[in-house]
Amino acid sequence: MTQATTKTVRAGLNRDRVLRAAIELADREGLAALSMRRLGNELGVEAMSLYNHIANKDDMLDGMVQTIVEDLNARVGPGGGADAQSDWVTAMRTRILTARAVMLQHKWAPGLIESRSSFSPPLVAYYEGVLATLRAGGFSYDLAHHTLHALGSKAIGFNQELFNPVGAGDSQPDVDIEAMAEQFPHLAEMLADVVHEGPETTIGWCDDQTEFEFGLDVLLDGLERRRTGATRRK
Amino acid sequence: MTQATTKTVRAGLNRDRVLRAAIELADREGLAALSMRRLGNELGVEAMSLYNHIANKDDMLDGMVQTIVEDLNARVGPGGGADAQSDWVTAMRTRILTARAVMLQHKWAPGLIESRSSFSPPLVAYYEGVLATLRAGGFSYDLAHHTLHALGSKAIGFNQELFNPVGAGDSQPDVDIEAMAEQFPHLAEMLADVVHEGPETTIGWCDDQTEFEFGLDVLLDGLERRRTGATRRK
DNA sequence: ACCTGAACACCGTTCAAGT
DNA sequence: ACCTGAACACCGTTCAAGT
Repeated sequence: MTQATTKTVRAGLNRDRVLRAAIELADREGLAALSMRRLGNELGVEAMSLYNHIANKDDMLDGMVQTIVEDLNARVGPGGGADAQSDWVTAMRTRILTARAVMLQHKWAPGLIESRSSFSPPLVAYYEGVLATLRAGGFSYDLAHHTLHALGSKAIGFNQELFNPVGAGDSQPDVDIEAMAEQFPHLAEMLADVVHEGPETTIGWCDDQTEFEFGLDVLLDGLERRRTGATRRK
Repeated sequence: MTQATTKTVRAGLNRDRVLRAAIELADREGLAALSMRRLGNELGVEAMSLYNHIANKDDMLDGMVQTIVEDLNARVGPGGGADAQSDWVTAMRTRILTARAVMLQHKWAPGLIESRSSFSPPLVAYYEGVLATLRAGGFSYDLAHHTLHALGSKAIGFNQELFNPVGAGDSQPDVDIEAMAEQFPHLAEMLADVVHEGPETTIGWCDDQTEFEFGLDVLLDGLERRRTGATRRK
């Protein structure tokens, strides 16, 4: 065996390697730090070399999302199995919370998924699984369709929230609760009433696990009621 | 009256004028087209002049959101009035659909609101109104707090959806439904089953009015059931 | 087939200089 | 007090040239 040359250490650059490195860099330093020059540097190569493996930066960002969702699909499977037939709520809940776990590992992914309209095959495959689960649970296509819309980004494990309870340690602990009480009496009273001691496992703002699951369960309950016809709202 | 000089035509540049012009430019050509040089051009001034009225671009983006939400607050009022006391669901529904109408006029706003953590006074004031409405409707602070999380960005009128039904005219009408049926049988069947003829009044993707209201109503129904104790889920 | 270096057309922003 | 012009340190990307 001639074993090639030792310079293979630096070689082997291909699309997948580029995408994995980009994902790792974004995980580590955020999406803003992901420039072509910076990524090239990370891979020991000039920025322009990357263009041999990706079409352009947009293509790279799409590829990053695609890679992550492929990994997610491998974890959740095709959906619509026996578990969904006997209890679609639990099956859906498990699927969505798995997606959420993946998104928590790549906090830049939700923003990226939302900001680009590209609906790649892995993303379609994920939603096919959601739909298969709904159908196994007895949903009509019409109600399943509404459900996909109602779940929105929650179906794939994230929830962009806006309400960021002040004092949650995030660089603004000096909230003037006195002055706030005058202008925003209800918010001030709520903050005094509700103790927020949850861990910092958030996507974006104050979207912690408990709150995510609360919102998800309200939706799932409401959808189940509509499926069984318990809600006859015109 | 000396009436000053006629050069006042171009003068009068101030923070509000800059923000209004930025909003108008973003409405017209999208957020990507909003560069400092471009905006300066629009106002008949060098880009660097803008820095006399705003601290930097981030400050300007914050100001744009702030301006819009101030206008929204003027339209919806403080919340928690007699209407909320007699029927909080309808009061909330009206408030949220008004917010949605504003967001539809400034389609770049949702993305901007989500992407920055700045929680400006007008935004806090809007949520104070949401909370006041919930309290008037008989919510405990604890349930109201969960509700704010559960509503998420829906509370202020938008909903980032991911499911973008192909064939909705949006530059990808050439979907190979044959090939799709093999890989994604449920999605293909649903598309065949559900006719999507809604107007193009969407924020982002396929988030049209009907679907937005469906998801909102599922949530409001579920929340009302929790408020009255109809749902006793541990 | 893959990588490089220089260059282009853009950014946001600083700074010294004008009035 | 407000505006300007040149400059700086970045972008993504093109292109001709190397091996």
